[in-house]
This record gives sequence, C-alpha cells and structure tokens, in this order.
Amino acid sequence: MDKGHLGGGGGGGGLLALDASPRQLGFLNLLSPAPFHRSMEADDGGGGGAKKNMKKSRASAGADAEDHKDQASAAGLAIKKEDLTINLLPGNNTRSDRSMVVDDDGASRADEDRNGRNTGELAAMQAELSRMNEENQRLRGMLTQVNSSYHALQMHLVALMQQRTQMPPVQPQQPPTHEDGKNESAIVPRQFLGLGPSGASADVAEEPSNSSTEVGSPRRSSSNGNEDPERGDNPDGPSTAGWLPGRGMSQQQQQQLGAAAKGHDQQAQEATMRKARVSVRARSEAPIIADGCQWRKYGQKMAKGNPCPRAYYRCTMATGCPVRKQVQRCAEDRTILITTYEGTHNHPLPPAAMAMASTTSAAASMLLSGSMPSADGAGLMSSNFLARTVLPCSSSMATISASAPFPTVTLDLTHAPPGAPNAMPLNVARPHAPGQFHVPMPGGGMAPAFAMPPHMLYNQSKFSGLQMSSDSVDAGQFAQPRPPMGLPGQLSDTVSAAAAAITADPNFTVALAAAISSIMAGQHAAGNSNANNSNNNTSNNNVTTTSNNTTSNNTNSETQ
DNA sequence: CGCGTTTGACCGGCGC
DNA sequence: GCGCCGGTCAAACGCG
Repeated sequence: MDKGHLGGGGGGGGLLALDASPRQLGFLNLLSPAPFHRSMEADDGGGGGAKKNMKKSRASAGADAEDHKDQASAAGLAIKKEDLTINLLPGNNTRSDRSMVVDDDGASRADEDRNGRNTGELAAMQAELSRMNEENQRLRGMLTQVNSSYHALQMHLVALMQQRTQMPPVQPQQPPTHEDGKNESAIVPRQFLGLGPSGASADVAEEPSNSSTEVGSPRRSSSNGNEDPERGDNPDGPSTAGWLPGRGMSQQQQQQLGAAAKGHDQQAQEATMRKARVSVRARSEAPIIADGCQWRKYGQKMAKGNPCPRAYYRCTMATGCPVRKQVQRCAEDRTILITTYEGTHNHPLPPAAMAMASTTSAAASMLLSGSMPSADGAGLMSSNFLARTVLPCSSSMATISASAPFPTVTLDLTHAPPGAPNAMPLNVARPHAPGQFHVPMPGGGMAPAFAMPPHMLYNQSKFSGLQMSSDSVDAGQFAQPRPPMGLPGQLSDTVSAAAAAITADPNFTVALAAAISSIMAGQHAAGNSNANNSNNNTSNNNVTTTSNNTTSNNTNSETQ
C-alpha cells in the first residue's frame, strides 16, 4: 500500500549546507579558486603537496604562505636535485671537474662545490621566493576580500533572518513597478514561489484562502485553483496579501493595476512565475520518494508520450497547504522517478522535509531570480551559473528549462558526483551504470539518519545526495573524505535543519544570487569568458585554472 | 468507520 | 469551433 510511503523519512542531511568555512561554498571556489583549492591540497598531506606545488606554474604555485615556507625550508633538501639540473653553471662544472681531477679525496671538496652551487641556487630561489611572497600577498588580499564578502553575506543573512522573525506573518511586498527591471527580478520571484518551509509569509501569500480551507473548498477552478482568487479582484482575504500586487501597495500602484493591460501583463507574468516548478529526477524503485512530507494522492492521469501514469499528490501536513507534486516515471528509464514540486508549504516542516523543501526552494529561487529576464542572456547565464553554485554537486544535474510551459528546474539525482569516494551504491540494480548513484556522506560515507527502514533509507539517501551537495563537492572534488564529524544524529539533524532553513530563505538565495551575479559580471568584464579555459599566464590564471577544475568536473559528471 | 486510493468525469487552456 | 491534453474533483472502493 502506498500508505507506507506517506510517512516522513528520517532526518536528512543538511542540504546545501553552508559551512562557516568559505571553502565549502562552491561559488567561492569559483571566485577565488586557487587559495581554496590549494588549502584543500594541503589537507592531503604536507610534503607531497609541497613537491607538487613546485611543479606547478608560478601562478598556481604562489598561493599559500605556509606552503612557501615549507618550500623554503625544504629548498636545500628536496628541491636540490631537480634544480641542479637547471641551474648548473659552466663555472660550477669546471670547478667540479677540476676538483675531481686534482683531488683524490674529493669528498670534502665536492661538498664545498655543492655548497657554492647551493649558494647560487639559494640566491636564485630567494629571489623566486620573494616573487612568490609578493604574489602571496596579492592572493592573500584576494582571499581576505572574498572572506570579507562572505562574512558580509553572512551578516546580511543574519540580519534578514532577524528581520523575518520580527516581521508579522504577512509582510508587505515590494511594489511591482518593474516592467523589465532586472534588479527587481531578484526580489519578485521569491514572493511567488518558494517550495521551502517559508513558515508564514510567502506561504500564506501563496495560499489563496487559508482560513477557508482550500482542501474543503467545493468550487475550485481546476488548474488555477491557486491563482484565481489572486488574479481576480479579491479585496479581502489576508492570505492574498503576500504577493498580490494590489495588497500592501500605494494608491499609485493600485492605479497602475487599474490600467487594464498593464496589470494584466503583470498578473500574467506573476502567474507564470507562480507556476515555476522544481523537478527532481531520482532513481527509485519505490512508487514515491520519501521527502519527509505527507502527501495525499488526488488524481492520476495517463500523460501523453509516457506509458507510465502520472500521479498527483497534495501536501496534507497542514490543511490548505498548496504544495502539490506530480510523480511520474521516466519513459526512457522507468527506474527514474520524476517528482515535480509546485507551491509553497505554509506550515513548519520536519527536518527531513525541510531538507527537500529547501533544496527545491533554492532551486526555484535560483530559477526565478536568474531567468526572470528570460530574454536576457545574462539572466540565463546567471541561471546556469547558479545552478552550479546553489547545487554544486550537481553542476550538470541542475538544468533549467525555459521552453517548458512553466519555468522548471530539473535536479537530476541520477548522476553521481565525479570522483565521489566511499560511495554508497544504493541502486538495487543498475546494470548499465555501475554504481551510478553515489551518495558521498561527510562522515565517511554514511548518512546520520539510518534508523530508518531500508526502503526509507533508500529513498531518503537519494535525497541526501542532494542535501549533502556541498559536502559532495568536498568529498568528490578532492577525493578525500572529510574526517567523521562525530555529530550525533540528532545534532546533525538540527544542523541540517538550520542549514536548510537558512538556504530555504529566499532572501538569502536572492542575496546570494545577486552577489554572485555581480561578482561574475565583474569577472567576466575582466577576464572576458570563463568558458574558454585557456591556460595563459595572465593575471586571471588562477580563476581560469580552477574554472578548469570545475569545468572538468562538470564534464565528468555530464559524461556519466 | 475513518482514511486514503482509485478512477471516470469535468473543466480550462491551447493549438489547429 | 472543435478536439486534445493537463489538471482537478468527487464518488466509489479498499484496507486496517
């Protein structure tokens, strides 16, 4: 029976978890790649890292001061051999030859000669080191800048969250005076769609009639049950206040709405945005994925072009929750379960559900903030970029469809992050793709919520692959699992919930998106294009190099 | 008996 | 205007 699938899953991992450490942020990795990358390498182990660094190009080598100190200290020992072949001077050779000829006891003399050579090498290396130090300073400056930006964002997030807790449930929305405003595009979408647990504000806004219990409402226009009361002039109903243009607006804006065509366009636009969906593709044998929410099936249809029926579910965790989801198996590969979420929860969610909801929320916000100026190339660029940043582990897994009837983000969880260690082959049978779905866990490969029944574990773990996206990046990119965090399951859940709540905040997402977009715009202005991945020795070499890394990872995952 | 699922009917949007 | 299609409703049904 399907009842078994309605129960909430165990605690999921912290999805899109934002660690205090900037290196956990994939986008920061993109923005200031070299220092972070190198700091990661340093984790691999010191000596080998130092040797590797010497072989690198100067640009990529000069990053961490400590590394250079290590190099300096090791210069007289480890680097000698390589550099001897480089720095052998004719004079040295003659001296060495002469010493061999003249002296039978050439050991001490040879040592002296070596010392003499070493002094020359040391001078050269000191010069090199000084250059590297200078470069180091520059890179440190960059790092400091990025760190300060990160902390500024963090402060902004905290401020936003505090604002949110102090705000009444229904907050007045920004006046929709934008026609094509790209600045507003980052603000507006979050008012319409957030699949995450938005606690009160946006959810209540989404729900046309909370007090009148949508579920029990007899007459609902079928597919537009959400929009109709909002589209129509619905003067009352506090629930419509959230995003309805007519609510919480100045008289001037009301007059704007009065203008038929204009208001109509806006409303149509907003309705379209409200239709934004997040589609999750995951391999699952189960008929439904356990995302922590409770769902009630209210319909099933045979969709055209797919022999598998499409099931319609409605969230029943709270009366009137407008969130719906469609579940359908992929026509090509029926082991792939496609779950499409639409709407915003208007009730608190358990951590497990919050994880999924925050993922979809982040993806939806990403989509809307990026694709709002759909005709704008920059918008699409930022969408794709955000698809990689918000969902780092799924750089190729997050795709945005502009051609779909509704703007849709597709999170493809059927691909394993590249190079994921300690992967847990959760697939029951994937003959064509061995170990295709790998779920790297921060604690060495195991999720904390394993008190679940096996089938729940199966499903929930699939989401953990998304939830642990940032961790996946760490583990996947650097092929070095982080040491076990030692977090008890409960605490881990709490942390995940907090992280999920943070990332679920559309304000955060939008702020993040805006910051990233602006930074990226600056970088593109400076370095033209990241996609070229040329390995020239320009000042952008660091960025390019790491974007190479990122790109190669992307392609890795894409080719899977 | 209550709750959830099933399934045919209905409705609205959209393309021709 | 008509038909197709996606989405929803609600009565019937099944299960615990």
